[in-house]
Amino acid sequence: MTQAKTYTIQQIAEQTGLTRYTLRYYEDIGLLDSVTRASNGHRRYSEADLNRILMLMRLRKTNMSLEDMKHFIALYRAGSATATERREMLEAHRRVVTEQIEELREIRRFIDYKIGLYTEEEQTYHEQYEVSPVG
Amino acid sequence: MTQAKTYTIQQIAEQTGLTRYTLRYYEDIGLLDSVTRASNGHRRYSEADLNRILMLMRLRKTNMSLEDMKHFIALYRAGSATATERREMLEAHRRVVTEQIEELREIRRFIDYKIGLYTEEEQTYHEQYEVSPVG
DNA sequence: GCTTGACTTCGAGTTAACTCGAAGTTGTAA
DNA sequence: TTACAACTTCGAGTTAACTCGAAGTCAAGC
Repeated sequence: MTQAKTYTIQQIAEQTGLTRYTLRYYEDIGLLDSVTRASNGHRRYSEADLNRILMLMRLRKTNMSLEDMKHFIALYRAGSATATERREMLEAHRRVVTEQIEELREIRRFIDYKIGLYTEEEQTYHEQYEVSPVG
Repeated sequence: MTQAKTYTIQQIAEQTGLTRYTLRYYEDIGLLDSVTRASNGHRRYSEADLNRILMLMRLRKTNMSLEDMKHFIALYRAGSATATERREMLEAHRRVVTEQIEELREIRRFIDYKIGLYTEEEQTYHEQYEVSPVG
């Protein structure tokens, strides 16, 4: 049986951009299933651990709280979760992400409108009469 | 001279979804120029105040910190800021928003990939051999 | 004139998410 | 065999962003 590749906490930190403090913290609060240890007690992350961390980072970027991430993961891995349930979770989260994209697009449209005020011919007009400095 | 419409803190809270605590907090830390008061000391928000708050909420949704929002607003209203500088600020922030949209899209693509694993014919295969429960 | 409700200020408390350091262990290199 | 770097645990500290409550004011209704 060939040995699967493993990574030290330092290597994972470098690859993910998370600090070693954060990596230990995530494990402490139960976001990672216990990482295996070398004989000296040092953590040895597996490829699966790394993938899990990358997934956590993705969820984080969609503004999911650590608490919700715990639920997500717990449900996801639960024996109880059928393929259908898992797919439904993914689809639900997809909708959340899509909503966020839509919100950001709307904000971008607003920014474009504001930029428009500064690039039109009648720039001086807008500058002079715009009531709110930022509204 | 006709009186401009004003709003109580309660009305602003209702319209924006922020709590009255948050509204006072934002004013305290200098995100709003001092809101005018009625003779009894109660806040009376102007249309411009409301617009400013709506803008703050938009910036917040793009993950800008309150500290950065202060800088943004300070620069934005500073007499020193020319029309050009303001437009550049808006354009810079537009790029930030666009990056975030791109990130979210990438995450959505990943979710789609994961969903794909559950909807393909060989679903069983994937379920059985997928190493990480969430990766 | 008294109650009620919506406000006011100010300081303190809370929550989420890290972030850090002290004290100890271990493996390698000089 | 000694120095050093990279870890370990555990508890405490920090930061951002609220969130709250106590004590007081004020206008309107009964």
